[in-house]
Amino acid sequence: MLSMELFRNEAGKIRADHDKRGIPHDKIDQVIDLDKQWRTALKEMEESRRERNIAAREIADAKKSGDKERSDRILAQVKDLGDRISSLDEKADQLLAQRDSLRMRIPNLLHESVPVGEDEAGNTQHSLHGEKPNFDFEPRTHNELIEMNKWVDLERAAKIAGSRFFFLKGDLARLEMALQTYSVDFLLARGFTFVQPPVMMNRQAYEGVTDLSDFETVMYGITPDPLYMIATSEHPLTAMYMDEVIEPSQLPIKMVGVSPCFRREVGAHGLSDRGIWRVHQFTKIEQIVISHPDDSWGHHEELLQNCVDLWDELGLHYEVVNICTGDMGTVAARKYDLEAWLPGANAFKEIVSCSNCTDYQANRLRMRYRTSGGNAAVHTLNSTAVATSRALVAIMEQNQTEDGRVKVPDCLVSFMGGKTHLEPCNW
RNA sequence: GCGGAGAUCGCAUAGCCUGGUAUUGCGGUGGACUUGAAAUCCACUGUCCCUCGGACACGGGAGUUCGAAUCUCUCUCUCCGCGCCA
Repeated sequence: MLSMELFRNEAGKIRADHDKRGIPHDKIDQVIDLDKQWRTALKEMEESRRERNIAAREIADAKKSGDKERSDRILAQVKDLGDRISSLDEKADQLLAQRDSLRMRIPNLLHESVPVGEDEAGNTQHSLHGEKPNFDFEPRTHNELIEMNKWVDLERAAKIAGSRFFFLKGDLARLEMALQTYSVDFLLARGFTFVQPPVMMNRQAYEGVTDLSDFETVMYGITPDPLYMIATSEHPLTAMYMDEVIEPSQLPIKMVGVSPCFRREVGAHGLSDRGIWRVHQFTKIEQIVISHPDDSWGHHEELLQNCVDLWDELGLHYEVVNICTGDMGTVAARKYDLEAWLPGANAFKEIVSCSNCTDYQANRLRMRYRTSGGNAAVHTLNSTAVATSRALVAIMEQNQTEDGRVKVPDCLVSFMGGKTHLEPCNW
């Protein structure tokens, strides 16, 4: 959510940003208009309250001095004031709620470097890493590999849970665990603190971190309790400091979170989504930084560098992409994606997303830090380290051998009990 | 799940019974004093509208009242005891 100061004093900035994104200005104008109406209504209501307070004080005085006649007289004068106040109050509340529900739907201001483009075709390459693997045989898709090695059981998962769930078996399951441990250790060495979050959140906290439309398309609601399954540990870890004032000496707060992530994936279908690439539940290791506003762009580069170093060490071929205006979404001001090369698909596909959300989430969550001039919003950043299901796909496809086995990345061998290749599961 | 006690400004704390301007300490910021610092002293230190100023804020919501931190109802959370349990 953008701060109200921006709408009042620098609406031109928001309009220019909307132009870049190619969206109309009508919501901006409505917010500004509703704000004016709200302030007028607020003043009117406060004036009535002031009258009431004065009267209440006079009654207290009169009673203290035993002047019953005077207190009765004032009492009669303000008899109907209560009703007037509550109706004015209700009007002001309504205007404020309207203003902010619109304001919640206005996206964050973009960083000036974000490339302009209509959709993902407008994304630009930031850098290219590793070597494209050269096979002297026809490489298999990850779907073929998991089937021939019996590493994933989709049918039985569908039987007991539904489509897009999976059982992970044998050496591939062990590799998944190795990825978790490796990634957490990697980030611990860079000053992050390991945090395991709750995997359900209440509505109020959740509205602070995400696009409102996600409630319809992404998150699972829990019946009968008013909770939502988290779509990523970004959400609980970012909302962790909701409604708090943080001492500046505590910043930056750097966390590495691991959690299962739950996504409804409404509307997703098609051949490319078979297997474990797009699923309802996966595990993700996430980097979170809660930062002083002056430092957030530096931290954004740091998060990207962590990803690059981590994925370089895995020995995979991938590219870093600058997300363009049309592909950005509501919350981030700037976003990098890592896209891994999938020989089976003959394409780069998204494995990591690295965002600076500036003060957008912090404004909604009322997460502030103390300054000499008052309290100001912090900045929040998040980046995937590893989403294990997708990392497994990339490793399987890039590290496959002609006989259909898969070479374990060197940095993971020690987490696999010294095993250098994944063996098939025998049932 | 049952019974009891609680939630007050960044932290701590008084006020609640008996309704009438939110107390004090710590921490923080600015200033005075100082060669500098410590100590001491003064001011400021929740949010909103903002112009002097005003309104709001005592976990959330509702009610009673001219007036609610204070009384009533309700919800949430925390702590203690009991029960259940990986």
